[in-house]
Amino acid sequence: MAVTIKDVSKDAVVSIKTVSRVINNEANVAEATKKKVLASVKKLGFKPNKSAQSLRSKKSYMLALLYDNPNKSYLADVQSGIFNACKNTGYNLVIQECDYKSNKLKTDIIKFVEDFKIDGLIVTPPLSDMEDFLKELEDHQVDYSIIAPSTMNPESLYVSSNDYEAAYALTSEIIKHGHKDIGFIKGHPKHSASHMRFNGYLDAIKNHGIKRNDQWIKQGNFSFKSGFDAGVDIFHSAKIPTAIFASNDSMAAGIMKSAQMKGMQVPQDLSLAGFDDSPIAHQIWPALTTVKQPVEKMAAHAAKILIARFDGLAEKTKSKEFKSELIVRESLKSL
Amino acid sequence: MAVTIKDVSKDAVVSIKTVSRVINNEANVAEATKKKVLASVKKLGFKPNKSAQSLRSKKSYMLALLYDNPNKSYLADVQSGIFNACKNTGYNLVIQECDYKSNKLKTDIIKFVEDFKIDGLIVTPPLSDMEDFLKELEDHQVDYSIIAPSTMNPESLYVSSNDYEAAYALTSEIIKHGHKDIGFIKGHPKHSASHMRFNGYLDAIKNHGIKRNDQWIKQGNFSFKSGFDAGVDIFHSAKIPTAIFASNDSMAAGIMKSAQMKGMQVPQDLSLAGFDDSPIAHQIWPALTTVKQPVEKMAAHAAKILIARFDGLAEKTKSKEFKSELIVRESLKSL
DNA sequence: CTGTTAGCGCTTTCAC
DNA sequence: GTGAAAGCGCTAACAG
Repeated sequence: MAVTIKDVSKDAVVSIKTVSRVINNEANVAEATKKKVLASVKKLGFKPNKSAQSLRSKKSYMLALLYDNPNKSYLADVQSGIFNACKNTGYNLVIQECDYKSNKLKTDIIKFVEDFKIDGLIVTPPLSDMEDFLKELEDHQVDYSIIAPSTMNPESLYVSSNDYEAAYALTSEIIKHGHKDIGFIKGHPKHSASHMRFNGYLDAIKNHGIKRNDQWIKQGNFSFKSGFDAGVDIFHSAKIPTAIFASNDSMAAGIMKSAQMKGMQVPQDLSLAGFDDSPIAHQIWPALTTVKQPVEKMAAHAAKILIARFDGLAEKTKSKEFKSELIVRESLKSL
Repeated sequence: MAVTIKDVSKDAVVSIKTVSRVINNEANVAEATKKKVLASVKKLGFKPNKSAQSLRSKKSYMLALLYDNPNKSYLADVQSGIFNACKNTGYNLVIQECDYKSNKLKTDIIKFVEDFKIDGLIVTPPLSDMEDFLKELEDHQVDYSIIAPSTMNPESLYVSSNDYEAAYALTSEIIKHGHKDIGFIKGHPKHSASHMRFNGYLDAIKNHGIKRNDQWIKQGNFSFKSGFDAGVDIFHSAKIPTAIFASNDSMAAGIMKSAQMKGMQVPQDLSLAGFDDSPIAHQIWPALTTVKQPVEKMAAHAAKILIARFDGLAEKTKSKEFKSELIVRESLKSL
């Protein structure tokens, strides 16, 4: 049947243990021996048996993605990124849906990790913003890497994006188009990204000498509906802004819908900007001006730094901030 | 450390083999013994070690989802369904992205299954429509269950939906609203669903005495862009239909965009219907009349029939057809 | 119906 | 640098 470590050891005329050393990249193997073994491995097409490795070493070679995020396209991108990073590393991805509001969250996840002997977790917002949850992971010695952390602890493994700068840049762009009356829809309050984006907006208008108008600043939660509701709300104001910046594309689409239902035209009567460059951003008309994050790359990197740590290569792959890209489309018009 | 089968056998005062029998639901264990063992299992909080089970039994307790589908929301729903079905079964889900056009597809998947000792595959369109691929799986004795098969082989494991009937019903609904000039955008030619939906449309108009007009029937591929292009194309015709039925929501959204860019209003100037009830269907304005399939439930069932087969309960959980639901929204207007 | 014995394929321990 | 032996936790094969 399948070729085992024994076959390799026979073929290479070394002990089983030596083969084991080679395939695990351990030190103390003569270069010549290593070459010989590697040749046999290749020749016989040897693949270490995962179950046997797991059984002995108490590792599972499985990473788990933890998420509680309604945005399907974000999830798909994250997954895809991790998936690519895992390729040819021997690690595999398991998906774990969570409920960040559950009071059993912490124990559930610890149980999950222990039951399946998950080697490491990749944590996405809003779970990544829950200090006590992360603390619990540390207390149980669970390795994890964070996508979009609220605080960038140099000790921890994370990938972040420059949400503040991007929001600042996008707001400046809107201002450059001649807008002074710019509304803002905040994202889910539990996501740190929401605050970074809001602060970027606030600082940008301030630095351009524009006073904030709280009538045009609404709380959303990243959902289409919350954007729609915020739009309805804003359009009831005595004075309506000439542009609205929503913290994500779904909410921007919601605003667009509420505007169109009111008989307003985008961008003639209202300019609009979103964030994320989700599929919806260009599947509506007019297409949304937005900010694109390299979500797939970020997720891939989050997996890579975890794997690097497991393989003792932590020095080579480190936490990192990724840059976003401004995408100007038809929903933004000069006044 | 962790409690093992030995601890249970001691606690219950039986042999370890008996414990093994109980946890694997094997026959030939006296009811009383079983109870005793189960009590110990519970008391000690025993969880069989997956790696050891795998090593011995050559099973991995992993199902893999095979997909090559650009629709992220569909993917997320499928995943979520399988995920729920796996809960508390001891099985886990691994995701595997494929390229249905690759000529290495067959060997790649076989290799993947063998390397990871995947117990069973859940196959989605368009992979599920590739006869030779499925044949290859059978030749290699790989168990699989199909979501949306092209042919419903009573021997195979599958979940299907009544696409034909749903398309027929939706077309009839459009006709009921007074439309006679109804365009149709076909889906990806490799997906059997495309043909079922098209046939439903064709039979419905025919049975209502409407002649098909091939100027209004365009080939799409389920993407937003293909819908947009088809729209542009149709709106060049000398006579424009009063309604268009697109084989999915993304394409319907594409048509809406092309209509709006032409200055047409939906539904005043053009009624529109889609299929799938993707998020986009109600994130555009006007919201799309469409057909909702219970994708999550279907995916869950696909996983369940696989697991049932593994656990020797094939009789209890069988292949099944699910019913879709017509959702009438603002994009459809009476003439 | 139940138990004993072997051993899955690998890593760990400890010897050389 | 390298190897021999032990054994991870479980199930298969065979007795009884």
